[in-house]
Amino acid sequence: MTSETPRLRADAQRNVEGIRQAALDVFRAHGLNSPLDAVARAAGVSKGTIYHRFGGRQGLIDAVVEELVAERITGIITAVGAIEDPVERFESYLRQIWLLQYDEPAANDVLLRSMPASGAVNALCEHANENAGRLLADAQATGKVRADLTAEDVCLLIWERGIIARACAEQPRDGYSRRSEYTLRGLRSAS
Amino acid sequence: MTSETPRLRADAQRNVEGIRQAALDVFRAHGLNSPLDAVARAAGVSKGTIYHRFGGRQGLIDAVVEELVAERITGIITAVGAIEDPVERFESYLRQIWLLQYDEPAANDVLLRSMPASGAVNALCEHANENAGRLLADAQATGKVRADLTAEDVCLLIWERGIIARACAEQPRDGYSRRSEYTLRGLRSAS
DNA sequence: AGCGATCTTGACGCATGGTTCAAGTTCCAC
DNA sequence: GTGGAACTTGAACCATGCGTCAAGATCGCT
Repeated sequence: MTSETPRLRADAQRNVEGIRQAALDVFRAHGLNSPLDAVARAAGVSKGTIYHRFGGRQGLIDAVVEELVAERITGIITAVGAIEDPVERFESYLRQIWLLQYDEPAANDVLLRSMPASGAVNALCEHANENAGRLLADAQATGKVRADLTAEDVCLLIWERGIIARACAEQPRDGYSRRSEYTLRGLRSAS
Repeated sequence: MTSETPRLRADAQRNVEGIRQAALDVFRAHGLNSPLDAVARAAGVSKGTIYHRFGGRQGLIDAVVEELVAERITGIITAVGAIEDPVERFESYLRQIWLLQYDEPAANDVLLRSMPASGAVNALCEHANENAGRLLADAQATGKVRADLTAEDVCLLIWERGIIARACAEQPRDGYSRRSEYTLRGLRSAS
């Protein structure tokens, strides 16, 4: 496990970096399914180079997903952790995840697992899901959130909102979150 | 306005009928965006014939949408009209429309207006939407349904569920309706 | 039966986007 | 500086699906 890297030539090194940056930009704007042509153009190289260096979309995603998305998700998890009221914490988490899905197509793609799954992507999802499970349990313990809601339901509700967010491109943001709020209300206990 | 039909040759007549039937089958199974090739193959003719006879997807849809979908939607409207309780009536309407969207891709496509809109399709949608508006108003009059819900919200909730239904192909039906139920709950007044 | 009008065919051109690879270019160690 | 390994290119191939049209097949009137 020592020096495993055969060391890239200087120009190749430069290209790898350029492609990574371009991928960050393009994926950020249009999601992880953007044409690789677009990434190549943005990086000033040709498609073939991406295949050489990253082995295709899959490898390229692996190379940027962390920097692209991880922070956004862990940021939400952290921020929400500071909220005292468990119900508020749970609902705030969903609200923020749902908005993230609207605002960042790439994060959405990750949460939807809509591309050939990679280790990095899966790890992120697992992490988010575990967290959601905990938040749910705490919220349910107060009796204010429906007891029949399962952790799987929560995942699928996130999945559903992601699907909608993806189709929402021309739909206004506040309509989207207005309707998210209705769904959220539906998760409360019938009092 | 007398005899407007220049009368088709017998073989053409036969083909028109065959294509209509094939379109009904294929659209029923895979939605209104099925490749026209598939319809042609099912009808035992070539693509070109569809273009000749119907002018393309648009015309073909116009020719079958009524038989394909109208009855399903008006059926729901009628069935639901017999329910006394306005809240029950409203909720039952949404439930049934949402299930229709899951069960029939073609009906879903119509409700989503996801293809080049035609007169027939639009008329159907308008009709459904007007009905939904009335049901909503009645339900709200009881005070049991959120007063801040608008007719437009209802349309968009139908749109959202349609988008989900479309992506749901491999998702189980009862999970879909389970989550529909959550959304429905969210439309009740906070009591 | 024959002829012209009607009808159908299927190959073509378009566009999108993934994936590959022979040929050409650039780097760098010597 | 130069030779050869490392690197890049871009055109070629794939597949999907729409829409068109010249050429050939069929119908049905006379």
